[in-house]
Amino acid sequence: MDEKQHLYLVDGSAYIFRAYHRLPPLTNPAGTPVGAVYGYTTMLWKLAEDLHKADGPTHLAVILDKAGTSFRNDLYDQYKANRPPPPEDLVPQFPLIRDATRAFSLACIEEDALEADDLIASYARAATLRGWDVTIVSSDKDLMQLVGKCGTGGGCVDMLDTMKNLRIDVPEVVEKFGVPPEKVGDVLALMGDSVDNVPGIRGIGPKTATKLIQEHGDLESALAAAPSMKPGKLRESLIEQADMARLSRVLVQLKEDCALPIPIEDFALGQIPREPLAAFLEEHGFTSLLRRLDDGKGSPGPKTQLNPAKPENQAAAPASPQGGNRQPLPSWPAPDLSAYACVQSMSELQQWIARAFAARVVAVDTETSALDAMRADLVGVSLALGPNDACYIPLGHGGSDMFAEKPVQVDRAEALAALKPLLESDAVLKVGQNIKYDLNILARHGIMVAPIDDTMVMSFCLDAGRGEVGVAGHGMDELSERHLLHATMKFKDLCGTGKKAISFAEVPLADATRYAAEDADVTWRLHRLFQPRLVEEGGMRVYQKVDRPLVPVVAMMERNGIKVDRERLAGLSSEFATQIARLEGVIHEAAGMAFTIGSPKQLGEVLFDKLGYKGGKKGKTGQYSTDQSVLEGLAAQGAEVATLVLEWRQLSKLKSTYTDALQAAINPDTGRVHTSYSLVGAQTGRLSSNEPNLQNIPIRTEIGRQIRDAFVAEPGNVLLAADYSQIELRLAAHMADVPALKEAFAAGEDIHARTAMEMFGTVDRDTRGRAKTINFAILYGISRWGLGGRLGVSADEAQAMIDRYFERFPGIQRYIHETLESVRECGYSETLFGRKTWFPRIGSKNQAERQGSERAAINAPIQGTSADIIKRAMARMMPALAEAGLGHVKMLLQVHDELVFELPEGDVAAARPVIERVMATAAEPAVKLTVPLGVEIGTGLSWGAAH
DNA sequence: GAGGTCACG
DNA sequence: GACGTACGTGACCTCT
Repeated sequence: MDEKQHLYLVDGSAYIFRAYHRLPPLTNPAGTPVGAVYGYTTMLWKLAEDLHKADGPTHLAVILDKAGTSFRNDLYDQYKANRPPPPEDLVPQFPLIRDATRAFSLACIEEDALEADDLIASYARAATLRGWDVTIVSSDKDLMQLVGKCGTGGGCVDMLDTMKNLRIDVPEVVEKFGVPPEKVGDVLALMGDSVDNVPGIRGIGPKTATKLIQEHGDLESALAAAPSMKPGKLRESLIEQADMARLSRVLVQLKEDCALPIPIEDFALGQIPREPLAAFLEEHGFTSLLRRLDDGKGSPGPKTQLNPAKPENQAAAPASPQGGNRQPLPSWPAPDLSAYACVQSMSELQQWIARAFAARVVAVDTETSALDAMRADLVGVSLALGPNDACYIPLGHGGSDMFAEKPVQVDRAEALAALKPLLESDAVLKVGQNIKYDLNILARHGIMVAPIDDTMVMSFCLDAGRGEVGVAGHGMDELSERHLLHATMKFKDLCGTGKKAISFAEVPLADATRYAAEDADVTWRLHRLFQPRLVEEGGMRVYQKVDRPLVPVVAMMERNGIKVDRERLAGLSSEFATQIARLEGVIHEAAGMAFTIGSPKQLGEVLFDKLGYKGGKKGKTGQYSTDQSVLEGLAAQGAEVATLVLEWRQLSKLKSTYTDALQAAINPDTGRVHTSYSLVGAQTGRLSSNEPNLQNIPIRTEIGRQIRDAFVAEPGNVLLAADYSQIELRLAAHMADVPALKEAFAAGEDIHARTAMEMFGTVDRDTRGRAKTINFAILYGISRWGLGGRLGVSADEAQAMIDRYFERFPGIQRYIHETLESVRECGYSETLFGRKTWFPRIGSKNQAERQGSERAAINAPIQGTSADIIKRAMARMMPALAEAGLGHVKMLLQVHDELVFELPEGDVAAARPVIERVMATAAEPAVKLTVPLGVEIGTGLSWGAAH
C-alpha cells in the first residue's frame, strides 16, 4: 500500500529570526519591512520543491511560538526573562509569516502556553508512533534532543537546516555535542542557555558540560560524582548549583505529550495551488518567485530585490516647485563636524565594522586622489551609522612630500580586507551618494559592494525635473541644503581649484575627517528621508525595478571600457589637420583678411558686414547667427566661403572632439577608453555619457563614420551592436493606441513609408522623407511653425499636414491632450513604468517657456519609457548570458537605443539570440506592449563595421 | 562662465 | 502685437 509517510515540522519562529539577521532590510511596495518574510518564503518554496523527491515531505506543518508565557515560567520565573524585544522592523513581519504560510496553503500551528519546541516534540512523537518519518526544519539546539528518536511504529526523526542546507542526524549531533541526542538535555542543563535564560551552572560552558556527561553518563551521575572530584572551582560549582542544574534539566526537557490541535493526517500535501500564493508574492513584490511560479520551473533563481507590482493610482501629490520638504525634518541633531571619528587603528576599525553589521544599514563614501574612478587612487573611506555617528578611515594620506611626516594610518590592504566582508555582506545595505563611483573604486581593490542604495538615484526617482533649469539638482551639496537645511563643507575649500589645487591625499587628517565623515553622515540622513518618500510618492517601483538594479551593471560597463585604435585616430587627426590648414588659407583669401574662423562673432562680421551677404541678427547678444542652416542658406546663394566654412567646421569638430580627444582618453593601465555614465543626467530617465561622451560618436556622415572604425574588438573578438528599431515610434503607437501604426509595426512594415502612404497617398523618396520628419515632429511635440520650417513649407501648409496626421492616426491627438491635462494637474508626466518627470514651468505665463514645457512633457513619457525598457534589458542581460554559458561576453556601451558588446567571434551565434530575446522582451512582465519591439543586430571587427 | 555650435539618439 | 519655434544630451571653442 502506502509509501512511507514523511512529516516536515517547520520551526517558523526560529527561522525568521535567523532570516532577519541574514538578509538585507528589504521593504515591500507598501513600505513594510519584509526581509525576513522573503527569507521565510524562499525557505517554504525550497521545501515545496522537494515535494516529489524521494526523501521529501508528504505532510508539512509550520509551528510558531505564540507570544505569552509557558509552563516553564511557572517553574522558573526568570525563564526567557532577559530576552531583548525583537528589532523594530521585525515586529511587523510576524503576522506576515502567517500570511506567507497560508499563501502556500500550509497548516500553521500555534498554541497558547506552549512553545513551538514542545508542539514539535509532540507532533514528532505522534508521527513516529504511527511509523512516519519526521524531519524538523530548524537548527535549534534544543530540538537536537529529538534527533534519532524512533517510534515503535518504525518512524525516525532527523533535522534539516535549510540555511546551511544541512541534514542533521545522530552523527551530526554527536559531532556538535560530543554526546548522542538523548544526552543533549543533560549537556544543555549544565551549560545553560543565555538566550532563553536557562541558568545551567555558572562557569560551565559547552566544553566542560560535554566532558562531564561523557565521563559520567548523565546529569544526576555527574552531580553525584561531584564530592569525589578533585577540589577546585568545578567541584564547588557542581555542589553549590546542583539545584540550578536540575531546574535547568527540566526547563530544557521537551514536552512530548501536548494535545495536538490538528491531527497529523490533515497536514497532507497536495500540489500547492497557484492562488493565493501568486497574490501574496505579488503583494510583497517577490517578483522573481512570481516569475518562477509562472514559468512552472523550480530551480532557485537569482536573489532579486523587491519590486512593487501594483500600478500607482494614488491621488497625485500637489506639485511643489522644489520637491522634498513637505514633511517636517526629523528631530536629528544638526551635523556636528567635531563629532566624527578618525579611525587610525585596526581595533577601532573592527569596532566600527561590528557596529555596522549590527546596524544593517551603513552609508559609505570613498575619498580618492582624482575624479576619474578608473584612474584615481583610494585615499580613505568614511562610514556613517546614524546622525553624527560617522567616521573617516584615512588610508592613503601624505606621501607626496617625502620630507613631511606621514600621518598615522591603518595599513590599507589590512583595512580593506577587514572592510570587505561588511561591504559584500548580503545582510548589510550599503548606501552611497552616486555609489557607482565607489563601486568602481572598490572593485579595483577586489571588493564587490552589494547590496546598495544610492541617494542620488533615489532623489532622481523622486524629483527629476524639479530643480532649476540647467541644474542637475541631485548633487550632495544641493540635496543637503534642500532637504536637511544644512550647508556642507565644500571640496574647493579643502583642496582649492585650478593650478593651486591639491589632492585629497594632502589634506590634513582633521579636515579630511570632517569633510569625508560629513558626506557619509549626510548620505545616511538623505537615505532616511528618501526611503519613505519613495514609497509614499510612488517612486519605489521605478527605483527598485529599473534604476537600482542598473547601478552595478553600469559600473561594470564603465570598468569594461572599449578598445580604440590609437594609430587609426592619429592618422585621421593628421589628415584632418592638413585639410583644415588648407581650408584656412582658402577662407582667409576669399574673405580678403585673416580672422578666427572658429569665432562665430568674427565670422558673422566677415560674412555679413565685410562681404555683404544677407542674414539676420539674433536676439539678445546682437550677434549674427552663423549656424549650419544659415551657412547652408548662404551656400545656396552661391557664397563659396560659406561652403568652405562648413567643411572647416566639420573637420575641426571631428578633430578636436573625437580624433584628438579620444586618443587622450585612453587609460594607460587598461589601454581602453572608459566613459562615465550619469544615471541622473537626463530628465527623461535616459543615461548620459561623459568624459568622454561615447553616446555622440559620429555616424551620420561618411567622413565622421571613419571614427567609429577606430572602436575595435580585441584580437579574436568582435563587437556586436544591437539596436532597437524605431522604439520611440513603437511606444507612441502603443501609448496613444494608434491602430494604423500598430498594424504597420505588427506587420513589419517600413513605418515611414506607411506614414507617407497614409499622408500623401504615394511613397517615394520625397514623401517618405517628409513622413519621417512628421513622425519625429509628433514625438517631439509638434508646432506648425516648427514643422513648416523643417519641411520648407508655410505654417498653414504644415498645419494642414498635422490635421491630416491626426485624422489618419487617431489617438495621437488624444494622447497629446490627455498627457498635457495630466501634467497640468499633477505637475509631472509618467512613463509606463511609473517614472515621473516634473514640469514646474508647465503653467508659466511666459508663452515660450510654457510651450517649451508642453513639448517636453509630450516627449518625456515616450523617451522615458524607451529609457526604462533598455535599462531593464541591461539589468537582465548578464544573468541571461551567464545562464547560456556566455558570462564572459562583455557589455560595453549604451547609446539610448543600442547596446554594444564584445565577445569571441565563435560565440556570436550563441549570444545573438540571447541578446535579441532579452531586449525584445524587456518590458515584460510589468508591461504588456501591443506592438512588438524590433531588435537589429550586427557584428564586425569595429563598431563601424557592426552596423 | 556664457554663448554658440554641432556630434549623437 | 510680439514672442520664436522639435525632444533629450555633452564637448569644444571663443570671448568676457
